[in-house]
Amino acid sequence: MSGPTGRRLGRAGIRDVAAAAGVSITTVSDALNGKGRLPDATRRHVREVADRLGYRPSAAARTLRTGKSGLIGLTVTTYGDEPFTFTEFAYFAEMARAATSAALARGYALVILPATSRHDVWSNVALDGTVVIDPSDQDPVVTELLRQGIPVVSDGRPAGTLPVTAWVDNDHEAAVTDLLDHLSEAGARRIGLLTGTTTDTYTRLSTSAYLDWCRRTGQDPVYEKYPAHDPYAGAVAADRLLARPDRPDAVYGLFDPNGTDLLAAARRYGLRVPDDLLLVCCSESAVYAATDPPITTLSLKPRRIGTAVVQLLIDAIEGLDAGRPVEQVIPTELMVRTSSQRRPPRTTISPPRGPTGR
Amino acid sequence: MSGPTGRRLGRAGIRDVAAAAGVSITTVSDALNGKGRLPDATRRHVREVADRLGYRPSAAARTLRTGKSGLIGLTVTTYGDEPFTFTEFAYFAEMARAATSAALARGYALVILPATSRHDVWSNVALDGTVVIDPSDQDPVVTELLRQGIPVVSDGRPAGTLPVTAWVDNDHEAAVTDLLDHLSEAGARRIGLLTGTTTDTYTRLSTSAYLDWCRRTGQDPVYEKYPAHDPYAGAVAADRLLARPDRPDAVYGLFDPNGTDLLAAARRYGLRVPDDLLLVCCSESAVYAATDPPITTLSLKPRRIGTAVVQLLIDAIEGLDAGRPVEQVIPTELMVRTSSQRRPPRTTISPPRGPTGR
DNA sequence: GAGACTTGCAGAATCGTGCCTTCCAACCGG
DNA sequence: CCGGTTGGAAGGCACGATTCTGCAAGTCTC
Repeated sequence: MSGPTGRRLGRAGIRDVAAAAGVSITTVSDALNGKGRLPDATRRHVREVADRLGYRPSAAARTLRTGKSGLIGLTVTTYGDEPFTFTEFAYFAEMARAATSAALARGYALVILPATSRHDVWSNVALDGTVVIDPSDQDPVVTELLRQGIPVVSDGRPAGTLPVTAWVDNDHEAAVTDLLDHLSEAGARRIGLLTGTTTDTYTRLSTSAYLDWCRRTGQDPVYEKYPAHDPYAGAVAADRLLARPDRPDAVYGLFDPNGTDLLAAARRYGLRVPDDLLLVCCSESAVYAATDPPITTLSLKPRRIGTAVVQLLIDAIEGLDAGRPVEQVIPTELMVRTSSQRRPPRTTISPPRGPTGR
Repeated sequence: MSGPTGRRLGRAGIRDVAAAAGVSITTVSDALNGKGRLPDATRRHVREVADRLGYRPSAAARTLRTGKSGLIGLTVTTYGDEPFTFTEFAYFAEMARAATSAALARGYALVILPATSRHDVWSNVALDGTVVIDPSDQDPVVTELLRQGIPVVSDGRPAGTLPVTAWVDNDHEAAVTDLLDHLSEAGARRIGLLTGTTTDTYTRLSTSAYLDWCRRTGQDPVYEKYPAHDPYAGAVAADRLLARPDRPDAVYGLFDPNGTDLLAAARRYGLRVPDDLLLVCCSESAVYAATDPPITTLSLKPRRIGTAVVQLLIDAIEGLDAGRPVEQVIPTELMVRTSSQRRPPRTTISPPRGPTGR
């Protein structure tokens, strides 16, 4: 006998629900999706039966039919075999967290994908759109996605003429300039820079902003480069910078671990912070509020970036982006702490404050 | 004229490839998937035509047909609206990184999903399996997934009788016991604990191991609890612990930021580390190698856990897990640094009066 | 009370692949 | 000459949902 569909072993399908509810497949679909014109009684009945059978619609079938998967790719830059770099941990974690939240709030889920052009995985997942972190010039993955008509929003302004759908970034030049002005006002005469050897936009723009500032203010640049993905190289570079004959009296470190590395190096050379050396680094880590002394940090606001990137992307996916600007600049925040204030207000020992600091 | 398929606007389908190559759909499918019996000449020809048209098979259609999506869910615990907790940043980031790598290496991609039972997103994505971080007892999401026949592997041994497919965890009792022994050998007389208010397995097992150790060694437990997701509460709790009349001469902090918080608190009270206070915390962060003094940390080896979890899950998905053990214990590593090594011949100053001998 | 309109629902096409079945031609030994 | 085997490729169904079209019955209007 060929029963309605008796061979189903595992999950219940829409046919089973229709049969159990005594209605047609169309009615079930409409009732569950709130689409057709059905009396509430039928809707409730169908929903109840579906619940009773534990029915879950097949995501694959729905995606095939509607062309929308509800999935957003999150591309992470890769060093060697490992996805996303060591030095961007806190930044990436916060950015990804915000992006995940924002996506989920709008009914999308995030898929982590490698920046490599290994087609295997990319073509195995149906994406409605993709977030690309710091795409390289002429990025083959981005080009291919755009060719397929898939929106791409990048974190970090795209290098070259990469025609991304939209991008979000900080104003790195302004951030670095403000920061150097801040150090200068605090009494710095010679500001050094700890920078990276990579050619990504962040490193490039920050470094050139530093060089511009030096040229404008007539200071000789004093900087050390190192491969940012190597934590040991960072400590060595910090040491090198403070060992120079033209030792700077203030240092800005572009990467997260630079703060502790510089602090340790300063200690080795007997330099007191902030009396002998002013310190600022770019970091999202909360540890710099509790170091001795607390270190001034530049925050790139990864939460806001992650949120903005996803909003822009979903707007583009859903066609809501008409007339909206395709570029968005997120302000940075300089969290001034003791390490960059030459005249410390001689802080009285205060107990830790509560969340509201009331 | 009704051409083969002239209405296709966007991407090329398998039909277009078949038409362009002058073969049937079956042949294209077989050629690209290496399935049928075809001469190499035909294979190459079809592949070349497919490349020329920029053909990418529809992931949705393939998933619908084969029942395999190549997607693995990564469930993150949620506090409030934000996915994954503040305090587990470095742990989660490293674990997710390793899991992503391991999955990609075997041709799978990772989807980040919330632990909430909001069915919307969960049912919108076709998963071959799921990794659950620290599932709660009777977790409805896990139960539902297992009911649907989807393998679930958990990071952290499941509470209660949750019938997960497999799990990976550290031996938290052994880790804490070893760590306390280490502190005791370094001269600690009264070891305090900074723990959390949450009921997850990690917190629970670690705390009970501490209490057991205290009972076994005859020490009075000295501990402070705080909501682990609140960074300010952590600083306050650290302060509270060192302000107690029965102040400990060694502290173990269960969460990542405890190290810097305790160090800052010790400084406020004029306690030198390690001379007056021995310090250990559980962290994956590299900053503890550069603090003053460097702090001994317990590493849970999140990279190994992430890798193991994914391997187990994919083995289960692909049916390779017959006879394999369904539980795997990853060893921890105590990275001994200055903060837990008492200077050798220094006479220790006896701590403030407390109930001695009992 | 007859057309016009609305309500409630069913039939069936369709999305793009994978794969099972069928079919043809060529080849081969006896 | 003929049945059997094998290489090569096409036909067509199924995966499980969405949705367009359409039909019957009820309601309204004048």
